[in-house]
Amino acid sequence: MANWLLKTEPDVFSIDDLAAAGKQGEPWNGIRNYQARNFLRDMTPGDRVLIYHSSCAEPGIVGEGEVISAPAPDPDALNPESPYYDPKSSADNNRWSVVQVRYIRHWPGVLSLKTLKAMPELENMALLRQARLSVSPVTDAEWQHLEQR
DNA sequence: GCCAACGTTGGC
DNA sequence: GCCAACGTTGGC
Repeated sequence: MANWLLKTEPDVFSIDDLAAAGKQGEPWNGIRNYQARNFLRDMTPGDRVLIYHSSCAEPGIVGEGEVISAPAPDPDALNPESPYYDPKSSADNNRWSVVQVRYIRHWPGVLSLKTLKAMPELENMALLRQARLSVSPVTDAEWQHLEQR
């Protein structure tokens, strides 16, 4: 079992939207970065995910969800109508993947990026090490530090 | 809205 | 295969 962090822009899709989706969850689609996709492909049903709000007033961790499907080809990559359409993908060779994610809970308040940066235990956290990575791994130790915060 | 960081593309 | 140009992410 592994832990991950998923960035989302709350103006586009927030943790409240994920909560509203209920038990059946929501496809985490539109990942168009190879490194992020490779992490997606390592996901297993039951993995825990932190939900992180980016490009907003207070960027940070807002809650928690769960992976509820195995990785699958992302159908949006094949749909010319989709903003996530990728002309270089085909049914035979879809470059992109998607998993289904469901809401678990909000965390109390926003655990802000500023706070995360101030925690020495998180010095090596992938989120902080690498800007612009929308799917990243979280170690058990990191998760614990965050949860106890 | 600016711009740093960094990924991708394409000419050579 | 190199690397300049370009595009995108995301904090501020």
